[in-house]
Amino acid sequence: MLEGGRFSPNYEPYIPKEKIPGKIFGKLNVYTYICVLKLEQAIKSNKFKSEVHKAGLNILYTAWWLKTVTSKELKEFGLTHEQYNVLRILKGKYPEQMCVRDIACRMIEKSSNVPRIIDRLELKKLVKRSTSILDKRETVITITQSGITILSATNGMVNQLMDEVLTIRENEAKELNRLLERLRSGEK
Amino acid sequence: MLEGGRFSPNYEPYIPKEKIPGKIFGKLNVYTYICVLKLEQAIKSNKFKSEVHKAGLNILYTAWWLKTVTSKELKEFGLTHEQYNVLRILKGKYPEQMCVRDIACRMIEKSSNVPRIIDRLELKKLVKRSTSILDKRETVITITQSGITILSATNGMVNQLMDEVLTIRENEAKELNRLLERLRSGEK
DNA sequence: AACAATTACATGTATATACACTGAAATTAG
DNA sequence: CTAATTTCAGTGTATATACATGTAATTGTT
Repeated sequence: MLEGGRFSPNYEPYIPKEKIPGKIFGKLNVYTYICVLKLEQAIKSNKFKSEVHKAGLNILYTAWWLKTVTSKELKEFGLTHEQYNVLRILKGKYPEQMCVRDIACRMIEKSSNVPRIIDRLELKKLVKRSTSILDKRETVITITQSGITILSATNGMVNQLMDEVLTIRENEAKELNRLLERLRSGEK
Repeated sequence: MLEGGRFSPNYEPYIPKEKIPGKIFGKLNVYTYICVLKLEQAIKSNKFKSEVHKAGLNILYTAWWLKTVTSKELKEFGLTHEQYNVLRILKGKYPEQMCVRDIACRMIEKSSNVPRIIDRLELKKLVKRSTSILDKRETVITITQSGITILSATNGMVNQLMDEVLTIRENEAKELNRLLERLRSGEK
């Protein structure tokens, strides 16, 4: 038995750490490592209708990979991806307060249920919620001092992780950004 | 009041359909349309640490956008994104059966709880589950005729939607795929 | 001023995700 | 062979997602 856990959860085949091909960036759990793979290897398929369809799947897979790598590290700080996102948005406007809708508009995943994410942040005393005086329908939220402290530690970790994990040069990244926006542009 | 619903759910600002800038590809609900925006507009931020960090966010946003556009259409067929993914994987091996682990390994989002997705597909009689004779730990799954019927209709829709929504040329898509794999490659 | 339309946020439900843990079966090591 | 190890599928819990609906406040219209 290895370091105090179990094998093969989430139905990943068990591969001893030292035998994993490619670079290991984090771990899903004690035994399943997130490693770098080509799309074909990652989803065990090489039948794509076209390069365009493959790109769609590649984007979905890369996003999943990126989220998994980072959320593993965020857990060390007791935060989920979405809670981190909300804190980051609040910090961006600090010391201003923000209403729920303003936060929602700035989130990467728009349909996140911001009120419930705020519930959990409030429980941990990382944010404070109160009703707006100007418009009583609005709930205004501020990040607390303790929220700022946790966020800055987390930010440092996330930035460092991104630099380590996203192995691409600035000019390549620029081209990637151009292509992603081209893909969403609606212009053939 | 417009076509029989409510305004501004999910905290998106209400924009009348005709005033939405750019191309509309689907709707989140009756009043919130998914439209094409630059990342800066989409998350209302233009402070990125670098093009590399921006690329990370751009990938996450594009994946969310793509999932939202397609899952809206999948709903017409009574399927979720993950249920569709599992059916597609089963069809790929049909008439062979597959065990749960094999399906999980081929999924784009690896940590999806395949047994529970199969539970729901089984309830809808789109798949059949039985214990393997060769290895009694394994559950083997087959897609039913009714599953195949639904899947082929769904596949047609999804392929058409991808061609419409992913506005990028084959050679650009090829470059995009190269950059995404470069980004995950672990090699600076 | 009265009333309808709109907006803000919250809540409820079904499904999905992340991950720890369980029991049974199969495999491997001694 | 027996015992330990490993694997497979499933379950449980907390959180998140997608979306419909509810309540109260505000704005617009007449």
